[in-house]
Amino acid sequence: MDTLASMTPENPVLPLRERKKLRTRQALIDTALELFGEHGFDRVTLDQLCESVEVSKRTFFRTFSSKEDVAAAPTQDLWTAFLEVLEDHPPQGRPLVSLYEEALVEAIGRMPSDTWAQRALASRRLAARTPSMDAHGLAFCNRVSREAAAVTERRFTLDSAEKGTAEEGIAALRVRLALDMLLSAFHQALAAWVAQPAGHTREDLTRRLRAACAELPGALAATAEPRGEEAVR
Amino acid sequence: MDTLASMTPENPVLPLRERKKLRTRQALIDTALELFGEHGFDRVTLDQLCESVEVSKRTFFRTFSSKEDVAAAPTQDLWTAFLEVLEDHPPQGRPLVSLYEEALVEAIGRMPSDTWAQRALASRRLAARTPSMDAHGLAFCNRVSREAAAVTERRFTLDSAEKGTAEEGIAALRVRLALDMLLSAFHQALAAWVAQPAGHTREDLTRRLRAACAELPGALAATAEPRGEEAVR
DNA sequence: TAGATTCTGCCACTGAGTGGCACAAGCCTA
DNA sequence: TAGGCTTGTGCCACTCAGTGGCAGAATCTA
Repeated sequence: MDTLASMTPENPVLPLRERKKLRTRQALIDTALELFGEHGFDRVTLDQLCESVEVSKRTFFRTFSSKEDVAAAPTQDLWTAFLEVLEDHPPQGRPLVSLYEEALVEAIGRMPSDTWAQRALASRRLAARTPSMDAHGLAFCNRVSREAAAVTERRFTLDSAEKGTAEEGIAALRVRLALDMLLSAFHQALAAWVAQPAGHTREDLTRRLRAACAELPGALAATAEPRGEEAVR
Repeated sequence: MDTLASMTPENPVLPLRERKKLRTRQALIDTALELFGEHGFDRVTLDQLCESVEVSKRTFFRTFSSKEDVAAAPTQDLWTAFLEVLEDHPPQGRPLVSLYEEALVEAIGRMPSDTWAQRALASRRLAARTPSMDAHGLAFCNRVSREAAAVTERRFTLDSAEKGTAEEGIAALRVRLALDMLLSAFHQALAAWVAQPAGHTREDLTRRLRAACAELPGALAATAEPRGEEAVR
């Protein structure tokens, strides 16, 4: 075994240098979320953050690509896990969207149990009131969508429901649409999860994700009537 | 009438001051797309751009909120028109997604005929190879989605396909999901449109949008089979 | 044409992000 | 365990996006 405290799930014994790197990385994330959460994202300078962690700004940028990046780490870890799961999943021939849904649920399950939910919550609360963080997160998700589409193409063949119609570009298009549906459902689920007053557990997030995905067919089929007070022109 | 040349569709005679503003705005957009297109987005400084247009940097930031903003203007104009259409549309009780689709088609039709397509093409080509522009565009779309949801809630009531199940939060959720489906379809259509070698007209974009929207049900229903070469573990 | 309003240019400043170089800490082989 | 080798770090100077303030010029109003 190791020295009790300093053990991350996936490194029984990792080269000391690597462990140090991971430790400063984690310290940066935690301190960033704390400082940003208290004073606001753009009222805390990188110099202040770096000073708190006793790290040079140069080192910061070797670990994270931007100021937004450090605060978005929890969500990005989740999506990285999602991609991993998608590679390794022994998947059934079920609807594509459900496949993605299960992969994401599995990825949520892989996050470090208690700490992750708290960090994710702090991160998303911050993103909700910081436009640049929001933009950064969306761009990241978009990249994930592209990569997941590539994985899908490599690991699966598409059987569309009505057979024979699945031509070349159509299949690729459907994959991207299906992925974006999952992303959309997840974002709505996440927003609702963040907004709730208490009980921010992974299980609860999973539950909300499932609920949002279940509404996808309803959303596609829903019809709208104009409100009555409107006069016909 | 007016002096022939200087007439924008929506201002028969607008106060001189306003016209000047619009003219510098347009000059900034055109020059930006030209310079960025030739040398790359981040190899052109704002100072260079401002000097080309003979405008101070201070003035630039009174017209646009960021460097990305000026280059994304064509797409943003489209979405602004989309929101306007959504307000004024005399809509049928058709599926919500179709309603949005028609509104967007109408919005595309409202763009200045020839010039817009060229500008939009240049803008998107640029966005495809400039991460920060991509992020900016996604964030903007997300804001549009929120606003469109608000408009929907104000102007329509939702009749979900299976009656009785449309409760409070569910309706709002479905609206957002439906909107994101449209956004996703549009993004895929736009990407394909930009990628094609020639013939970048509004009509062609509309056609691609319709095709992408038509695939939404197929994307939701599509099933995937794992590729054969994979051994069962 | 005078006076109020609004837009613009200039200037100085903050803060994010980058490149280069010297140094130190972890790593590997004998 | 001492040597060199590799790799991460700190410091410094620099570019560039974006902001605030103020003086002056252009537009609008009467």
